[in-house]
Amino acid sequence: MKSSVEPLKARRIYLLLRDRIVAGDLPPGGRLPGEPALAAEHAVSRVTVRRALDLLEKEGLVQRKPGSGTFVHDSRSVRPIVADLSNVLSHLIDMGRSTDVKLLSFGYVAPPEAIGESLGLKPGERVQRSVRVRLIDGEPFSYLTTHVPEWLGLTYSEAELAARPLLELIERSGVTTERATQAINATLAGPEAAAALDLEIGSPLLTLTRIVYEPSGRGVEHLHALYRPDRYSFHMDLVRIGDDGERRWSPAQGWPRAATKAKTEKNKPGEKPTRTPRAIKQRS
Amino acid sequence: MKSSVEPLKARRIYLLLRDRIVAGDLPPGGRLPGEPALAAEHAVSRVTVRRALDLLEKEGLVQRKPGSGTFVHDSRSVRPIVADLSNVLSHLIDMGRSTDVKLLSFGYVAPPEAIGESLGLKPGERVQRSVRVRLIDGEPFSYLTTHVPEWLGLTYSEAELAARPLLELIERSGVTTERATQAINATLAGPEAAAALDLEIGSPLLTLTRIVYEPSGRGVEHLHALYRPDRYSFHMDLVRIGDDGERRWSPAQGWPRAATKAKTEKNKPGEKPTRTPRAIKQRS
DNA sequence: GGAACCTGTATGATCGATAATACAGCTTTG
DNA sequence: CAAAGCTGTATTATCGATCATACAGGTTCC
Repeated sequence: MKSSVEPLKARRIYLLLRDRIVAGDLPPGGRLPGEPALAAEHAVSRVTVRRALDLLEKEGLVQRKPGSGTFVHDSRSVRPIVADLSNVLSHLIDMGRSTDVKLLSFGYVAPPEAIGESLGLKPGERVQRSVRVRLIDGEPFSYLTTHVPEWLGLTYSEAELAARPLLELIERSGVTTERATQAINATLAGPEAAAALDLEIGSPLLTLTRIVYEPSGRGVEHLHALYRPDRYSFHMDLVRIGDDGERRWSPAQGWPRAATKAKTEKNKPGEKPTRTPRAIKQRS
Repeated sequence: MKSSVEPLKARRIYLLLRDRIVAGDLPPGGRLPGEPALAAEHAVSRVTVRRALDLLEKEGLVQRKPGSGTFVHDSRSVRPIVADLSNVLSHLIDMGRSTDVKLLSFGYVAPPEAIGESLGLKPGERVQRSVRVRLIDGEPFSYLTTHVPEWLGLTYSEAELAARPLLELIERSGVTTERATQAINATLAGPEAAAALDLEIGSPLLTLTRIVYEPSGRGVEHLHALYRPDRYSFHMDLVRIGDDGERRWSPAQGWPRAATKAKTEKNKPGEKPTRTPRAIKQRS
């Protein structure tokens, strides 16, 4: 029975400070305790505190001013993209027109058992596997691994996949996409995803696994998406439906919210927070 | 400009193997390469590989058989709880009746600026802050931090909060909950959350931030929830509505899925995957 | 201007993680 | 049964992370 495996004290302090910052415990724009104070508080050396602050700075959560102090970055300049949940896919189609896509890998392989099973494939069937990275303003924010049955994948080319959203290509082939199931979860970045998303290994990631079915029940797309949480998150508005005994929340449909750009203003508390009425749906 | 800060080789290998396992690359029940082979493959010592495997084993992803090998854990015994998104809150109310809750902290404090603002409070107003942990089968799976305006919090006691779901208490007070907004994201476990959820610091967590409003627009509850991704995840079914130009996905409502217990069976590929028709809604 | 604070940087000592190696005990295979 | 492969365990050496300390230079405040 060995003692604890303490994975880096610097990381520990980094996480602790990060929590306090995102929780609003340390107000934006405020100065956080000096390095010597932090070192004493957490019983570590100043060098270690420094490395924790380095991580925070690299993440843009904190700004250092030599001689003055370290401050919580005021304008959260890198506001995450907001995906309305009731409408993720079409949202992605829109984004396919305003973001860049890098195709990292493309080929036909035998699928892992779990994926072949979820697509309802017979044992021998192969799939087209592709790995793509989506960039917004030149910065990567999602890492997409898709598996598509071979017969469907052959209806478009590698170049087309790099240029147009996959769902669009699938529909172009005549397949009707009728139903999908998806699951949202969290993981840590593995080596490939970390490299592609410009992150440290072990960074947190949002995951979305979606399987799209055509009306017959056949699976036509298996998507595994990894999102940088600082650049992407899922938002939704809920309204109450049913009453009393059967109370339940339901996503407010047809009400896609804008990216909540307000609130960057100082917006003195005491006034009701600004509410963004409607998103501007921009179509080309 | 310093060289790379490599946080633990063992962790790196752990993540790499974990990825391959959950991706189905290494099939469940299969044996993974021997420790010497892994050590050679990743150019590290066997001791390091061992520590990576220790992590996988502690997480239940892998099972070691001395003299034989290390195997991908077959039955994913600890199947995560599935929350249907269209219905999270009432789902939680139901769970409040079948799970344990531990109240870790309770008190009235001045809210962090961001939270006071989101609830629409005046500068001086205080809030009730509580931290709870939810357990299922004695195992913790969620870490909830809630902030409620003082006037509302005073309508129930600390003991009541530990026993009943917060939303129920809020409604009992006569407040009507009409609308809510929520965001889903991912982070790493900080020290407190890690301890409460029985995790290592730096483990990945699913986050849900929800603000509940009464009809007047006043915020009545600010919830920040952290979920263990191995024990909790969000699932939803989507259907296509609208056609062609305005294609969009919408959550399939009134169709709460069961916890998808099937698929534990071997379920030979080639047959259509079993689809669970309806959840059994159990009410007391 | 000067005192008190801060961040930036460097040093050598110390401790933990990793490497290299060896061996014990078990399982599988022939 | 014997050979080959595996996990479990131990030992010593090396390397990197952390510590304790010191000093340089900027900022803030009096």
